[in-house]
Amino acid sequence: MVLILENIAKHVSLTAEEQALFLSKLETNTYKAKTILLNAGEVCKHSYFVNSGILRSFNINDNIVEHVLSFACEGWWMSDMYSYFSQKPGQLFIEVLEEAEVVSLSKENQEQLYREIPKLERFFRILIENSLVANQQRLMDNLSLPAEERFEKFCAKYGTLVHKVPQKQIASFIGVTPEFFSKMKARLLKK
Amino acid sequence: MVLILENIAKHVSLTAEEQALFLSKLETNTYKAKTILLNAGEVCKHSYFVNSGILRSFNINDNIVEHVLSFACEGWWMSDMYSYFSQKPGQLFIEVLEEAEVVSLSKENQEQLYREIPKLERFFRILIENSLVANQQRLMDNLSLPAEERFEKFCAKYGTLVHKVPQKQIASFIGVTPEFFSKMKARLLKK
DNA sequence: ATCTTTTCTTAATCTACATTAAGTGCTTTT
DNA sequence: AAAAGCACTTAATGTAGATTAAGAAAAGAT
Repeated sequence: MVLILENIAKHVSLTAEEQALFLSKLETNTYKAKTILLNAGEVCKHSYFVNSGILRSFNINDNIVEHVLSFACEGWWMSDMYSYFSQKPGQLFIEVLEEAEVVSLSKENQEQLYREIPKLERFFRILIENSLVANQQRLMDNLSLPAEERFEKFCAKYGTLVHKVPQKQIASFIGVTPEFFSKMKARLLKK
Repeated sequence: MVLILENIAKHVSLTAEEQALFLSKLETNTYKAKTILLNAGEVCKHSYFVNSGILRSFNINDNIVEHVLSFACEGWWMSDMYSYFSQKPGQLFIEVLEEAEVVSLSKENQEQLYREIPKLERFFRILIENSLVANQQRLMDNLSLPAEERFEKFCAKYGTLVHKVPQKQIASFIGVTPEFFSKMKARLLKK
C-alpha cells in the first residue's frame, strides 16, 4: 500500500490521519491474467491503481477488431474515464494481462474523499492534467509520425512492456496491423 | 463576462463575492484575425476562454507541415496544456482565426484562485476530465475510423466551424492532406 | 507428452491516402 | 485595377500500411 501513498506525496502532502482515511476507502485485490475487470456496456464503478502486474484497456469495433487504448503497469491508474466520470455505460474493456495486485477506488468513495480531504481534489486534478497532456501528445504523434517512430516513442515510454505483452497488442496500440508490425520489426532489426 | 460565470455555474456554485474575486483575476482583450497569442518555443503563461470568435492551436513539424490540434469557439477554453501546466516552453502555436474577444487567466492567478476558492479546483478538474474523455475518443477514432467518418464526427461536434475555418485546417485536424480532403468532399456531395 | 489454440512471420495483392504538379478562382495588398 | 498571394480543385503517380492466406513457432490445455 505504500506505493499509492508515495504517488500522492509527489503532488500533495497528507497528514497521518488523512493517509489512514484515504487508505480506509481502498480495496486491494489480486487478479489472475485474463481476468476481465470491466466489460463494454457496463458502468465503470472503480478506478484501478496497479501495485504490480499489467492491465490494458481496449474496445471492440463492430464486434470484430480490438483497439488497445492503454496499458497500465506498476504505479499507473486505469479506468474507462468516460464511464467512470459520467457513470454511464462505456465502450471499454479492462483486462488483466499479467497477474496483478490492484487497488480499487469506487466512484462514491472518491467523491466522499473529495469532500473530506479537499487536497485530494488537487492530487487527482494534477493526475488528470498529466494524462491529458500525454494523450494530446499521442494524438499529435498519430497525426504526424510514421508507424516506425510511433513505435520508438512507445519503447521509450513503455520500455518494460515491450517484451511482456503480446506484440499484436503493441501493434494495435500504435495503430497498425500485427502483420505490418511484424514486417516493420524485421526491418528495424536489420539496422 | 457573463458567459464564463454561466460556464462555472454548470459545475460549482460561487457566492457573489467569489464571483467578484474570480472576475478580478481575469483580463479581457479583443484580437484581430491572424494574431498569434502564443508561439512555439515560448512558455504558455495564460489560459484563454473564448467569448466570441475562433482560435486554433497547431504545431509545425520540421519547419514544414502544420498540424491542427484543436479549435476553440464561444464558450471553450484554449491553451498549450503541456506548457501551461509545466511552465516550460511548448511546441504549440495559438492563433486567432476570426476576430475574437478572449478572457485571459494567468497561471499565477489560477494558482491563487485555487488557494482562495477551493471550489474552483473542482471546476477545473471537471473541465479537464471532460477534455481528457473527448481526447481519448478522438484518439480511438483516429485509430479505427476512415477519414470520411472522422469528418462526419467533426461536423457533428464542430458544426458551426465547418464553413468558417479554411478547409485545409479541417483536413489537418482530422488527419488528411488538403488534396485528399477536397476529393473526399466532392465524393460526399455526390451522395 | 500430445493436442489445441493463439501468436508471430512471410509473401502476394490491394487500397486509402500522400505527393507532385498544374490550373482556377478568391482575397488582400499596393 | 493590377499584382500577388492564398485556398481550393483535379489528376497522375507513388507508397505506407491493410488484407488475405498459409505456414511456423510458441503457449496452454488435457
